[in-house]
Amino acid sequence: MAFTASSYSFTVPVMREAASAEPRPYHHGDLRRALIDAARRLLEAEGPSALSLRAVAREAGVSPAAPYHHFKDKGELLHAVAEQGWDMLNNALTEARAKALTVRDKMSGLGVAYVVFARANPSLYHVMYDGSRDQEGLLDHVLLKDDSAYCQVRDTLVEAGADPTDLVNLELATTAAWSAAHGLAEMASFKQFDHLKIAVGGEEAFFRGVFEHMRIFAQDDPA
Amino acid sequence: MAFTASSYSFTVPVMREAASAEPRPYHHGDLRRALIDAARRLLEAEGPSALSLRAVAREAGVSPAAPYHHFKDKGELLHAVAEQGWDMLNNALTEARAKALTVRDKMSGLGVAYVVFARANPSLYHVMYDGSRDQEGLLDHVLLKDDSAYCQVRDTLVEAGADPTDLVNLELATTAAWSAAHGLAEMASFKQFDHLKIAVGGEEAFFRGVFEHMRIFAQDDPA
DNA sequence: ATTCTTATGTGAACGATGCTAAGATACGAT
DNA sequence: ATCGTATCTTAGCATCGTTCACATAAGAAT
Repeated sequence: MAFTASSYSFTVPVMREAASAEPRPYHHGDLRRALIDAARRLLEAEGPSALSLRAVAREAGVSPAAPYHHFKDKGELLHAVAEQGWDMLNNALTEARAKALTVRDKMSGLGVAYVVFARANPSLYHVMYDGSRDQEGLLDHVLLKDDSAYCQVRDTLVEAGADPTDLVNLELATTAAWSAAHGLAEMASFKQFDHLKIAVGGEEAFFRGVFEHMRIFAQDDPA
Repeated sequence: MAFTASSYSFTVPVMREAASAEPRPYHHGDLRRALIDAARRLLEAEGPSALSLRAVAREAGVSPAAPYHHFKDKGELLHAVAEQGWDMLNNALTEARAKALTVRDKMSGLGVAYVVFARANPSLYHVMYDGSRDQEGLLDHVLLKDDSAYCQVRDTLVEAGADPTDLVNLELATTAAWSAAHGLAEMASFKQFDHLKIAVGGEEAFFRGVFEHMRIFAQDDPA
């Protein structure tokens, strides 16, 4: 059963660990949350390869076996981290949709926001799509939520003129947009694109330029 | 300096390992090749997570330290495996291009071939894009070869009507197509798409349906 | 042919990892 | 105040990547 990611502690004694000298009480108070935070910190600082369960426990100032009282697995910890990542991504996409000026901007704005998020949080993004985990459950959850990345892309497509009654085509188009964004997000860091980025005037312009070659992202004609 | 991947042994005593009972001579003859083969075998049988250097050595019937006389690293072994994967992919794309009937088919045929390859060799594909390695060198090599995936996509775009003099747009379009194919390749295994695949009549139809929503893949009007 | 050099194998070992089991500690309900 | 239970620790296992010292064979030089 385990906790849901939204069962955040309400009013627990907040204690930022990160190697504080003050002696921690035997019982932590909110180790689960502290472990996720420590993992995020490590991920940002050292990258995904440094994200060992023992290192996370160390960072949280706790013994190597302690995490197992809060997560069945290392995978379950990563799962929780990934869930936070998806929440952040969903928020970023929501913001981007709100900011779109013209109808034509909506889709490409969404796409750019997606890739920008991935580039800003590369390690987190990596964990979100990490295939070594189960993923089934996570993606189910991610796809079903109302503000999920998938749903936002789909809804934006409709706003941009796609036929909402043609469900099959709508899902195909959503998948197309998602695929393109994910693919670009994974390849955007290749240094082979550096000269292109410069040629078009920056990274975001590069993303936009790529998306312009796809009908879904430059939807003048709803089809 | 190490060997280049193309320095394949010419006429070395061929011995397929795979746990043959016959006593191997102290010196193997072509361990490098045997290790890569063993890795491929393990990858196919057990998946990427089972691909430990020790397991590969075990599969090749050799001590855990032996590989280090042929590869600096575990990463260098994976690199060699990935290189084979890229060669296979490039060949698959070459075939697909040859098989295209109409000009319109060329790009979507290439895209479908790409994703079909990834789906047919999921573990290998995973190693090819594995971000835990250096990648820089590999991708450089992959992008520069004449029949590389990237070049084939670019050339096919030109065949399909893209303007070969507008280099920036050509590279952007190539990146777009590659992103879309890679993105779809990574997500094609999500079981959330199962119903869609059925609805459109199979997996390849699903891929084609997705690509149809991108201008580059359905290039009637060269732009 | 014998010797020397070098390439290629083995075995043992180190530190790190994921994970489990058994015991210590403290919280909370009774 | 006591007891059950949740939480944390210590110790330990198997595996992993990697290195080191040493063994063995293949080839070149004598």
